[in-house]
Amino acid sequence: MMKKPGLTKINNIEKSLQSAEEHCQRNGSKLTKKRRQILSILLGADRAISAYELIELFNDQFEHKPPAMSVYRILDYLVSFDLIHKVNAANKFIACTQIHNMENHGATQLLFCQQCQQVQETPLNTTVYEGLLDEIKKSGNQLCSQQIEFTCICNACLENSQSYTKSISA
Amino acid sequence: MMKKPGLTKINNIEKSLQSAEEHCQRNGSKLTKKRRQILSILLGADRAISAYELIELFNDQFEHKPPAMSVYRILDYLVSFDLIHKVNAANKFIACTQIHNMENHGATQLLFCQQCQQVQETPLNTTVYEGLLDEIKKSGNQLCSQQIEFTCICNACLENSQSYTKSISA
DNA sequence: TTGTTTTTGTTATAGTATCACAAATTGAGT
DNA sequence: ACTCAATTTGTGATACTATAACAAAAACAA
Repeated sequence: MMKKPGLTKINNIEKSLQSAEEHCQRNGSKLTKKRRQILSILLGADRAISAYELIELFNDQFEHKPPAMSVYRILDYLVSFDLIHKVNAANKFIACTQIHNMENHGATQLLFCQQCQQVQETPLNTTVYEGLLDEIKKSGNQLCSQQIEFTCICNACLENSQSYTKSISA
Repeated sequence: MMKKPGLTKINNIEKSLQSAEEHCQRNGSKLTKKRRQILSILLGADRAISAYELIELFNDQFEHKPPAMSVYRILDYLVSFDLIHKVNAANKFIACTQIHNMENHGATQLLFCQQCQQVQETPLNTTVYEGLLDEIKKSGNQLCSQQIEFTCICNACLENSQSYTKSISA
């Protein structure tokens, strides 16, 4: 029999936080309470979240509004440890999906749906990635980020907009 | 004998504006005076420029400060016609380098140096691009933008920072 | 305990972007 | 040229994103 989805999710978040904690320790740093709280909100979100949305969600969950400055600092911290990613196309943030496996966290692609704001993070195909790296090197540059961002529209939104288009053209 | 570089540059900008104008016409639109002025500033810049920097540069060149709203509208317009690109990692804008050849303007890579803000726009290797498209499609998404942005550090900056590192570690 | 480092808070402010509505300009048809 | 409609630009207010500078608190080691 299946567990309740809600509880499963909470358990998964707990596990992720555990992994994150270990990742920080391995790198001579630590996941403080605040950092952990921020990360847990992002882990629970099903789409990209802005810093100020995060403040509101923090207030909902922990009954206290952290100052923007602190939130941005913590976001910077989490980004620098690759525990979260910034979606530049939207100035929003998502939790890393590879959080259980940070040691061999290779390059990933962030497929950002500009309509529903959902982000799909999947490992980047090795061949493609090497081809990219090669091209970038040839152009006299060195890649800094392990996350390549793509502005997309997801199939779900695509279908919705198509049916919408149909309905208005009818 | 070489022409003065400055004049050559101005001539190139004029040609680019001409091409842009034709591109707009072909697409049933037009490059108004304001749009042309904004585009010419971006064509003359050697790095990515923010909307508000653009206002200042506009004032320098045309002795009048356009309102932010107008600038953003015009930037949106130029982006939608692919005449300029937005560098999401920096919230800045650059003129398209393929402006003379918009009809077969394929996918390009924007190599953004996070240190000096310069952006190198080069055509994306076809094989790599198709590989990418394939992966994106497999993940159930459709790519929206023809510009793939990479946060990099250019060789020039890399050397500078290395010599700097050497000097402080000495 | 004391001093040091790291983290978080506070206040103010800088920088990026858009809304809603008004005015001006352009262009087609008469 | 005149009128209407569509497009473009202007205006003022305001929302959203992000950081600077300095203070307080917490963590930690000597």
